[in-house]
Amino acid sequence: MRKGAATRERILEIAESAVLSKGFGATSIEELIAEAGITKSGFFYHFKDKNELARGLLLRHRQHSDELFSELLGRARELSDDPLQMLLIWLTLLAERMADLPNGHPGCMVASLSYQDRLFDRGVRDLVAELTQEWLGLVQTLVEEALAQHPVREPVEASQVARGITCAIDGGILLSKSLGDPAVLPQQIMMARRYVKMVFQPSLQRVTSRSAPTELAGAA
Amino acid sequence: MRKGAATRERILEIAESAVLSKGFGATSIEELIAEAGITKSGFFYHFKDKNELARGLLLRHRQHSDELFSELLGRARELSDDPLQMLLIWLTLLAERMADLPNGHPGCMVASLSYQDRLFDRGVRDLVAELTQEWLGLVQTLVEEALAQHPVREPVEASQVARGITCAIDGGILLSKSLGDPAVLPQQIMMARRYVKMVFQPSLQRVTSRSAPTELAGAA
DNA sequence: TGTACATCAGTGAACGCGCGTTCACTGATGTAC
DNA sequence: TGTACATCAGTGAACGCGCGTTCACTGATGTAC
Repeated sequence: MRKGAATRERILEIAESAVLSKGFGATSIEELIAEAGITKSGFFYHFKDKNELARGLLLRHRQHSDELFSELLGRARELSDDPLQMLLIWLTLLAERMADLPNGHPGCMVASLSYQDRLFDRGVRDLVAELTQEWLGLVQTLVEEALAQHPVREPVEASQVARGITCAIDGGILLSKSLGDPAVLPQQIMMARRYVKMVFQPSLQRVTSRSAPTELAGAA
Repeated sequence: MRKGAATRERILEIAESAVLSKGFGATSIEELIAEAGITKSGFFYHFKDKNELARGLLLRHRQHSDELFSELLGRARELSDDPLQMLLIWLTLLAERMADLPNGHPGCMVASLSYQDRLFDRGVRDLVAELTQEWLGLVQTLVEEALAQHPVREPVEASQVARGITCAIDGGILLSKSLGDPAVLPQQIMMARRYVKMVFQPSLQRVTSRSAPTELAGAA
């Protein structure tokens, strides 16, 4: 890595945590360079203006979330080759990873910038929509593969399920933040997992007779 | 209403839409008074500093969301006296209301300020947590009453279900914003409704024989 | 291996503007007697 | 009903500071021949 790239990365890292805790508009270039130990012109060498910083933050977010998605999916693939199990394991691994964050989840850059979109030019707003679509696409693929091989209790669209999972994650981050309780996010991811499980549980377990279901009772 | 109260309310209304689209830090007192048609000192007559504005925005949000909650719950109560049906109807009415907003949902003040909490003093941060708890409490009560009268397919905690519904709403607002598609929010509320329905659907419908379920097939 | 040039990764100083906040003041309305 | 006083709902001017951005410059490293 060139020296400049390292500095740029350091600026982005500092900016990320500042933006997620104060908002983009309240994050000044001045404070970033103070923490990074460079001058203001040094900042403008890397980003031609503040909009460019937002773009950088989003691209960095894309890279990191893609990496996390793939890493966890890789692990899930090792543990099962059934697509439904993969999806369920992926959700569990994600919940565990979120539970392991020392100070709780710092926040989602796309969510933060979504709530401040009047600050940005067209390019950044389009990028926000694009990253959201990309993420939904990744999750949707998992859901579609599960749907292709398993019956469902009533018809669902993969895109809706993918959005539901995403809402659970982003909503969970938000609730964790507003309650000041990092445990909420992993709990909500596990709730989404229960939802997915239910969607794929055709209602045939319980029979009206009282004989069979002893072994099922514990499986709840 | 005293004259001052009307001005104060106007400031809050202008501030609300500015904060939800640009963030609190990027919303200047200068722009608020320009739109409200008063001087800067006029603003400081109503709010001793910017933190006080945040507090005002949160209290206004509490009032409005309480009113919406109660209004829809009142309607739901007219339509059914079964607590589970009330919850389901309430969710449907909420989805319809959200679908009727002309420009989509403008955003949730608690969510917005949660993502900028380093900007505020202790009082505002505590208020954010308090409002969140209050909202969760309202929803949780509905869920508890349904749980008290209906069997569930597997044990759930009312607080978790309430959080799940809340995540669907706040996550739906977020997704609507980032995708620029107002339809996502009502869809996600209806997804939450399906989830609730499933939770309360003990798995006894389908029988192994092929005779009965003709009328159930259409009910999906 | 030496030299010329180009690019990289910044520095330092200056800019004008708008920011949140304070202060002393003021006209209109309300209240007590 | 008149008068004195208090409160309400602001105005106007000034403050110092920090903001994002520009510009001309510079030392270190890389590349061509």
